[in-house]
Amino acid sequence: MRSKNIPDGRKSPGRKKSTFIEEARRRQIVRSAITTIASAGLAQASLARIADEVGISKSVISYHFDGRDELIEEIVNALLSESNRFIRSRVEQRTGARAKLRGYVEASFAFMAEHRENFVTMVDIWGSFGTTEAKSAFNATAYDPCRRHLEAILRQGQQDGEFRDFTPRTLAATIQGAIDGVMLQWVFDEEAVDLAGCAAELAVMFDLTTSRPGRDGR
Amino acid sequence: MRSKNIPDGRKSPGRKKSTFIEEARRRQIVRSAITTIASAGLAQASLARIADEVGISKSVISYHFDGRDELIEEIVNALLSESNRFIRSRVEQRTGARAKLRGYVEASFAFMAEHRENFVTMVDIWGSFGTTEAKSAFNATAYDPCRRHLEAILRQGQQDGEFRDFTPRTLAATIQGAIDGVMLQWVFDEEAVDLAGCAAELAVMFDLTTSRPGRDGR
Amino acid sequence: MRSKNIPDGRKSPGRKKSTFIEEARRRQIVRSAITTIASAGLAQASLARIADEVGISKSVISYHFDGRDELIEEIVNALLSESNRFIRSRVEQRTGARAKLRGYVEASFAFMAEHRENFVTMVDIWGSFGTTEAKSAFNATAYDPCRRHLEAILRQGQQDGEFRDFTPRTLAATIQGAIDGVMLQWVFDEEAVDLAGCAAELAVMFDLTTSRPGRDGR
Amino acid sequence: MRSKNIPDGRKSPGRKKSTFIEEARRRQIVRSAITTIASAGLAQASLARIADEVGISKSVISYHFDGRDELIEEIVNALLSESNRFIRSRVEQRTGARAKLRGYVEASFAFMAEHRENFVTMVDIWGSFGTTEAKSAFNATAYDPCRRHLEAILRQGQQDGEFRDFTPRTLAATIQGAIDGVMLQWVFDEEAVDLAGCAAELAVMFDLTTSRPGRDGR
DNA sequence: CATGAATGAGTCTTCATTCAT
DNA sequence: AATGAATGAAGACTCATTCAT
Repeated sequence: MRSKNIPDGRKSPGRKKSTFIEEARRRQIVRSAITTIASAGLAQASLARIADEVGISKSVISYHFDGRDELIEEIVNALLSESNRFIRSRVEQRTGARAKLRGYVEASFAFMAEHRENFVTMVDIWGSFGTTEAKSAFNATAYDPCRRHLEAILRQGQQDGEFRDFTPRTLAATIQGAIDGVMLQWVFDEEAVDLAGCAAELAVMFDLTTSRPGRDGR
Repeated sequence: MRSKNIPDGRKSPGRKKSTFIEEARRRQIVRSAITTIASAGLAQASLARIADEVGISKSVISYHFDGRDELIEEIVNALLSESNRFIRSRVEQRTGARAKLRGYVEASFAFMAEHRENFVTMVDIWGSFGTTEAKSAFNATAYDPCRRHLEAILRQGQQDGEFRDFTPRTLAATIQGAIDGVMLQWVFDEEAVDLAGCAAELAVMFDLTTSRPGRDGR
Repeated sequence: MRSKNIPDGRKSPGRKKSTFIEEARRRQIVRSAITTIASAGLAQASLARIADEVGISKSVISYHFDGRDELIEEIVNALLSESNRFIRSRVEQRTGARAKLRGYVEASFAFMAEHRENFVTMVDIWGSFGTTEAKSAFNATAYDPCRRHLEAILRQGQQDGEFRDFTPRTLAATIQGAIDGVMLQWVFDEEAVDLAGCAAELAVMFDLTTSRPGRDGR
Repeated sequence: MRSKNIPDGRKSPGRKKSTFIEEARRRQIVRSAITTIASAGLAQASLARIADEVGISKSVISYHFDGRDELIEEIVNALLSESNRFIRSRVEQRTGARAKLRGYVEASFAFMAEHRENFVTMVDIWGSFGTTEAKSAFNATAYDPCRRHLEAILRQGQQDGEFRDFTPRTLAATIQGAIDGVMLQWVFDEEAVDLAGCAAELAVMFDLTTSRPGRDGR
């Protein structure tokens, strides 16, 4: 009857067999849910509504995901990994810390422009982590990898003598913050923010702020 | 949750009698709700829970507010105006665009540090604007005033010859974005972000990027 | 979102204010639920069905009870206390252990005959305690008081020299078991069991088995 | 849960082909289900959970049984026949009504002690018969055979002059009730009931109550 | 002004069952 | 003979809101 026992320790890692069709469905649902959340808001994105958009029955979602929470977790993963993969691949193509940094910024904005939906959804999910624990867990999963990546670039720039002296960790947070902050405004109103213009301003800013003083050559 | 988000202009022009006690109750509820949302998350902040924290009955909220949505609207207003008022007063004390810009940044971070709860709540509410209309309405209310303020400072700096040439509107968005982006990370995890350090980095960045090239004098 | 947190330690003891009307409603719901369970079975007694029988909305039950489980708990309490109160009052009217024991048996069967519904419901709820812990908790609440009562009577009989030597605790369990076992069959099929006849047989049995051997005087 | 409890006589007369492997699977499932129900409770024993324990897919159960109800019916049959077969075989080894009666009691308790799981499950299923019809059908299947058996023993004892005068049918119900009632308490809490002690008390009781008055020889 | 009580819409979830493979 | 996938019905529960007092 009631009783939410059921010990059952199995979690996300290899939650079952992971058939091909299983994974396909999961991806389909995740993708569709992102669209639903982007257009209606997380709060309105009930399982019923999401299922409706996919054109399946509500219970199919429950069948493939352990619950609404796992679905959202999966959405976050998809969103982050998609974006990270893109950025990393772009950065790797550049040589030298300065070029890599510029690549990072450019890739970030390029990806944004092409995947608005992703970010609208992301911002909505951002707020939904109620407890302090959930928030900091999300921070560890979502933000830290980005900051680490940036930090590495910055550190390399210092070692190569390209960059001035600063705390890599702090500047990384600052740079990532600047990118996200612009993105945020753009999520709220696409028209009100000149995305490309902001990107350009940021590129300049980061270039200037990493340059060694005195030496004019950036 | 609900959110039929009726933009609905009714607000300041006295929605009713606006007795003194009436206003006091409203403020009390708003303040308490901010705390509740900050600690439990918007989704968990049901009227029941908020009422509980205030120590009143659920219906009191319904009595004083037109509904949950209006309460949240009021919270947003309170949050924004409190912050804006503080920042504006600090900026006004400075003379010269460069000093004002620096004042803006410093005030922003000073206010953050003293009112963490406000920002945790703000970030949570951010995501809750489901429709595009609600989002852009929020943008117009929340972001535009800040950007306009910054824009004015930047424009003044250009007129005074202190700042280089740039599009004030775009740089304003960029600066505000950078501030908010850092704030966001700090909301997710207080420990993981060196707020003061980031603030300092931003101050440098904005200083450099507004400076006229060639002339080293900032 | 989800998150079944809500610390909230308040339990049954004085779960709120316990207004008069509150208590009345609770009793009304409990009574009605007993009828529903008796006629349809616990598994079929959904909140909807129970609410229907009371003629109220489903949510009224949720309003007055912390959940279906608490309702059932309350039903069990009501069932047990009603029966215990009746039996105790009857037993107290008798003098001497032998008379009291007979009184206990007679009262048990008298109450059964007049409250069939109660016992049909009870038997249904009996099985619903899934875990071993739940079962033994129920045992401690439901059975132990009865056994203790019987035990006291038996012990008194031994002290007074009326009863032979035996282990009071064990005989108490045996006697209570015999009563319940007959009740059980009667619950399954009213027609198939001669309740009064069984009661009489049990009375004789208990009388004989408590008598001191040799001495024919019972 | 479900339980449209269709009395439906289809059963032994080969519901299908009744291959050997077919029957083996059925027995395997029944046995496993008993364990599951005993440990988790009938309500928690969903087909999924039972299938899990067997290590097969849910649909296998649906394939071999006409539905959950038939599975449970089969469990009841298995439980009853196992117990009855054991008791009958023990009783048959004794000669004389008095010895047979004692054998019946002893066998009942011996079987209990060795098959606790069976009885835990049985008690759980007991309550699940919602309607009056289902209850009385169960009574006819489960209890009547036992009572008839006891009744025959008692009647023989009277014919042989071993037993006093009483209504065999009624005393049979009483005796069976006493056994089951003790069992019930023991199901609720193994520790709280001295099974052997109760068995001994019952043996004495039945012996005394069947004895012819006046003549002390039992 | 305030509140306890009630409500109905809506949410997630569970489950037995069916079906194509 | 078995199964993974899908489904729809039903369940408990939550919540903002209304209303009489």
